[in-house]
Amino acid sequence: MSVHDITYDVRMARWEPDAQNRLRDAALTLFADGGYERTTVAEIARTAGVTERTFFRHFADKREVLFDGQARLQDAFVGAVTAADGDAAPMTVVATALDAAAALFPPERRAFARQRAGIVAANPGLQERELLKLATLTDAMADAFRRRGLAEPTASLTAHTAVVVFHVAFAQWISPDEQRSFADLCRSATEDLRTVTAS
Amino acid sequence: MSVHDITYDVRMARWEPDAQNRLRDAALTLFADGGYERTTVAEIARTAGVTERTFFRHFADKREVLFDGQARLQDAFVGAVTAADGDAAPMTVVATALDAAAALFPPERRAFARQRAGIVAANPGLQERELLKLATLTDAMADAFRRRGLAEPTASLTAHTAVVVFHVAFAQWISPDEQRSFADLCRSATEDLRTVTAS
DNA sequence: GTCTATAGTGCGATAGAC
DNA sequence: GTCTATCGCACTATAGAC
Repeated sequence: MSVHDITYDVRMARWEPDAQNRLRDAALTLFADGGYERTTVAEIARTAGVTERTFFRHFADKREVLFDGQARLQDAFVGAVTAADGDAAPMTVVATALDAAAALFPPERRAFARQRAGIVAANPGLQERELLKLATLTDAMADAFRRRGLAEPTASLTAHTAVVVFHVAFAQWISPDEQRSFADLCRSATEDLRTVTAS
Repeated sequence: MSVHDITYDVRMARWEPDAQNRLRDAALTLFADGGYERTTVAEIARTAGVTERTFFRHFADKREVLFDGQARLQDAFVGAVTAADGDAAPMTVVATALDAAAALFPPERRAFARQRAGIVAANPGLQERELLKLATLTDAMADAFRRRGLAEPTASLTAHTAVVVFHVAFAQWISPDEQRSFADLCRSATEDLRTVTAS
C-alpha cells in the first residue's frame, strides 16, 4: 500500500500528510528506474507533490533518503548489548546483538535489500554514506561496551568485531543464490572469525 | 611513479611546476586555518597560482586533496600479503602486513597526522571519504588473501581483521599523550582482539 | 577555459493546529 | 498568542559538460 491510499480528513489538512514517506517512496522508485545520479531532487520532490526545499527539511541531503533504517538497526544492536547479562563474555554479548540485528532481516526483506544494495553499489557517494552509518553504529556499540566496563581498546575492538561480522554476513545474505538465513550466516561468520584470529 | 617525481626543466615550463604539490600544501594550510567548509576550491587554486579547473584536473573532488597517501598504504599492505610465505597462517600474514604499514608512520609523522585527523574529524564528509579509503583497502586485502587460496568469507574476515587493528591502533597513536610507537600499538591491539574473540 | 546544472543554505511569509 | 510544516525565492559552491 502506498501513502496515497491513506484516508485522511481533507477539510483540516493544508497539505497532503506524510510528506516524508511520499518522498522516500518517490526516491526509491525513481532511483531504481533511472539511476541515483540521473534522478534530481527536484524530480523526487515533484513526484511527491512538494517543493525541493521541503525535501531538504526532511533529509539532510540527497543520500540520506536511502538511509533511515539506520536508527532501528542501531537500537537493536545497542539495546541488546545494554540488556545483556552483566558478566557475560564479550563474544557472548556480540552473538546476542547479532541475533537481535538479524531479526530485522527476515527472508521476505531479502529481495528489497538486494535492490537497494544494487543502487548503493552503483554509486561511490552512497557507499561512503553506508560506511559512515556503519562507523556510527560501531561507535555507539563501543560506547555500550564501555558502559559495561570494558576498557579501551578492547571496547572498540569488540564493537568492530560485531560490525565486521554483520557486514560480511550481510554481503553474503544479499549475494546471488544465497539461501541461508541472516542469523545462520552471522553465526557461521563468527565461527570463521574465531578460527582466523586463533591461528 | 607519481607526477611529483618528474624532474622538470624550469626553463621549458610555461607554468610553475608541481601544481599538485602546491595545491595540496595550499589546501592543508587553508583548511587548518579557516576550516574545511569555509575554504573554497577557488581560494585553494588562487593560493596555488592556478585556476579552479586545474584543481579538478589533479583531484577528482575537493575532499580528495587530503587523501593521496592512500596508494602507498595500500601497496604496503597488499605487498606484504603477496610477498608472505605461502603456508604462513592468516594471522601471521596480518602481523607482517601491519608491520609494513607501521613503517609508514614513524614518530616524526605523528604531529602531522594529528593535525590532519583534526581536520577530518571536524567534517562528516571527510570522515566518509576516509572510511571509503579504508573499505577500498579492505577489498584489496581480501583480494590478496583470495589469491593466497583463502575462501570466502574467510578472506574478507581476515582482511577486515587487519584493517580494524590498523584503524584502532591508528586512533590510539594520534590520541593526546600517547607515546607508544604505531607498531607496538598494532601488536598490542592484535593481542587484545585475539583475547576478545577467543572468549 | 567557459558555461551551466544541481546540491544545498538562509530567511521571510503563510496558514492551519492548539 | 505559539508552534509547526510548508512555500518561495535568492544565493553560493561544486562538479561536470562543452
